[in-house]
Amino acid sequence: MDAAIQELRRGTRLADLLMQQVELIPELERRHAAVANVGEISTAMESSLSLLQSEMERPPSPEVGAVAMAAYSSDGSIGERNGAVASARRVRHRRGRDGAELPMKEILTEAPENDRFHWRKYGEKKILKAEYPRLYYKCGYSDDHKCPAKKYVQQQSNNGPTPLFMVTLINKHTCETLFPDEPSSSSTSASQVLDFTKASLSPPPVMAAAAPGLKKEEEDSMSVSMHSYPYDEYLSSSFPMMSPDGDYQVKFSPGPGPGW
DNA sequence: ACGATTTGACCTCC
DNA sequence: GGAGGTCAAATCGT
Repeated sequence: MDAAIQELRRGTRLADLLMQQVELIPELERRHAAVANVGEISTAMESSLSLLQSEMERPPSPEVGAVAMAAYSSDGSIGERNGAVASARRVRHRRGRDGAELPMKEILTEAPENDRFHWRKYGEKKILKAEYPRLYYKCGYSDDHKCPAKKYVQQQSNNGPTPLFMVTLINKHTCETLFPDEPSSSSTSASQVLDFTKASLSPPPVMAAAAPGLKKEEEDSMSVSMHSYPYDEYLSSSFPMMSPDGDYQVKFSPGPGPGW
């Protein structure tokens, strides 16, 4: 949490700096568009910051309090980041057909969509004791490029204003078919790589209206990472919108990427 | 017409 | 046998 807050503060400072720079753009139209975009970045940073700060002031809840930074390497060791404590819960490793452990990583995030990869949904399953179904995605190039990357997305029950999603990433991408990391000229041209606003990821209407209560995590759930990219080395390689030095870029692709 | 999603059936593991 | 994961035919959206 502390590390995330530090990163957000750094992001806010950088956004201020960027604002000063874009105000020097001579073309009126471009300057207005850029100022508007940077303003939105600042707003997002500040609201995230205040969310996190209010979260830290609250007594830990069973759900959010379990959130910790943890990276699972293939040998089952747990890596820690910035002093965050990885909760020592029972870990059930997923295994392939040959019994070998699969490289995997779990992330708790509010935005499971922005990873610049092309995913294809192949299943959805109601999970025991889970309020929302688990959604199954594989790399959109799993057939073409034999890319083994998969991810499972499960919305967590929560009382907060924004839903949280548990994202489980399995296997690294071998396809390299990323969407290009080019700057978006205006906030209105954005179109998401993967649209998670579809009904399948939103709370069922009745659930959404009923403000779902807190529920204990699944017995065999693993410790998780609160999002705020970057996560760690694993994600630096499988989620390349995050540079290894700690910066991260939110990418809204204005159009189809290479290979489309 | 084609690609993406949905969803019940089937498979595998514990 | 039950739960989670995957398949694949049907359906949907463009």
